[in-house]
Amino acid sequence: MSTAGGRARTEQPIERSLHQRIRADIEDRILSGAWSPGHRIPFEHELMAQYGCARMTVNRVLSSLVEAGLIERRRRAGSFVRRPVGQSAVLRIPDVKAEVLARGETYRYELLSRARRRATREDRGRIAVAAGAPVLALLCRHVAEDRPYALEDRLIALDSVPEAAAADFAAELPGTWLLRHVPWHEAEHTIVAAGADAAIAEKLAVPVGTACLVIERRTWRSDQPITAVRVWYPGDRQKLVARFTPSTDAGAGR
Amino acid sequence: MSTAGGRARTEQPIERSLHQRIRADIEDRILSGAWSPGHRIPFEHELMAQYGCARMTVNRVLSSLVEAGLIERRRRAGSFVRRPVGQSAVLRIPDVKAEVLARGETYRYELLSRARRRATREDRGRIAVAAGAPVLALLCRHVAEDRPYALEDRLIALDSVPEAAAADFAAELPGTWLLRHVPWHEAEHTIVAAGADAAIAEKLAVPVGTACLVIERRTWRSDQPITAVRVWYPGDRQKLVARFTPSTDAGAGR
DNA sequence: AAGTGGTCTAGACCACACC
DNA sequence: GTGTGGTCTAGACCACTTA
Repeated sequence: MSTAGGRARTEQPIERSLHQRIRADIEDRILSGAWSPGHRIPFEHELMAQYGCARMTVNRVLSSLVEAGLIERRRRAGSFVRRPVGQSAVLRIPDVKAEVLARGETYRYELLSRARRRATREDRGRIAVAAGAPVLALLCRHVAEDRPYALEDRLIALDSVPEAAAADFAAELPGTWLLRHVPWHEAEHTIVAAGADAAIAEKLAVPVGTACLVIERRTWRSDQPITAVRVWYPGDRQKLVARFTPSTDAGAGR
Repeated sequence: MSTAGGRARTEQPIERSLHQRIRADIEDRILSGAWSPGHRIPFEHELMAQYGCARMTVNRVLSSLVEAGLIERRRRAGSFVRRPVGQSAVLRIPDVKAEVLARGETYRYELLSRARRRATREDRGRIAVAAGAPVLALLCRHVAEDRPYALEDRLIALDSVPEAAAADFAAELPGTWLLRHVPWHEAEHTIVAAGADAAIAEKLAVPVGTACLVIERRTWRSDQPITAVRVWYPGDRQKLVARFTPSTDAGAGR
């Protein structure tokens, strides 16, 4: 072909380059959940046909998705949507259950309370749902070796995740349940230190005023709020580690 | 050329592909400081000549370095090493001074103590220097509106940063000074909540036992320890925010 | 054996910025 | 204008994996 490079520009003169458009298409389908983890995305030759472009172009897109950690590729098999990693490679938010079990301690989880209600003013400060939208409020306690380990105060937006209303959160950790039902969401963590007030202290079986690490995580999926959770860890027992290399934050790298 | 694709494999049969090798070369030079921020890296045609490869290959490498946030590229001008961003795009470690000034409050900084010594056992637990290696120990207080705001307890490895011995840390924040002298380092943050003990409480002018957010940052440059700093924030006054999108953690993305 | 991804080439046109 | 990066092509060889 003689008009090699100019083609894409000529055909999509609006804004994005072809590979950006392809990447956005695939990324949207993954992040929206249309292609859930494990889904095989089209082969390179299929994408070539679909977008009418060279293999190098789709290959470049798929490679960048690998770097971003969104997909994995296996020869002869194809390219697959990855299961989202813990939360992030950089900030290791502790998976309480896994860590406790890893230390060889017993782990138990208790659902202290569960309430379905229309979002109160305070709820709406934590999770950006519409006024009066239904939410599920959960209070859970993680117990290691029969000692309270962490307290989890969670709201779930039922408009976004209606199936949560019927889930049995006494049997399955809300976090685990949500990860199975709503993979690939965006998250924001806020981390503060606070002294335990009377109510918290009692449930954690620590003195009032004990310094706690409070991690609040709010998650969305394409601008729809999913959940807001506030976890109280007695401070000396839990720490967060975040590690940054200037480059290679996300992915395979080298 | 007839033996198109096989070339790199044939010439570097050991392990890495050509573009990985080129990327590693450039990345090492940036992270080691050989090419400091602002440095213009070779033009694509120069790299082509140097590695004897096609332009597409070096272009791919440079594009990935842009995505990783290591370089920026300007048409007609060239490609340049970027200045490292604050700390990380994901975890916003507060720049105390900037935040205080942004609120329109007065800011002051006090160097409470400065000592040059051979690393003690405790020092070596914080910063992995050799036994007896010289370290600079600083204790600083950040003051907003004449109220103590945060306490900074820092060690600097003088073997790695000998110029620090002569720096005037009463005049310039150690963090700022280090960023100017040692850009592009690897960092690890550990975040815990702790109650202020008597010494800390007195210097922060808060009651003993006040819940504080303690952020410890340790930084290296190619496995050489640079500094270890522990910052105490009275808990209610400071919070950390970390935001993750599953994809596009690092870079330009979209 | 066949089909997938991994990598590379040699060339092309374009946009853009600076001269 | 001139030279940089931005993008794309059409084809190639290879390695690996699975059938």
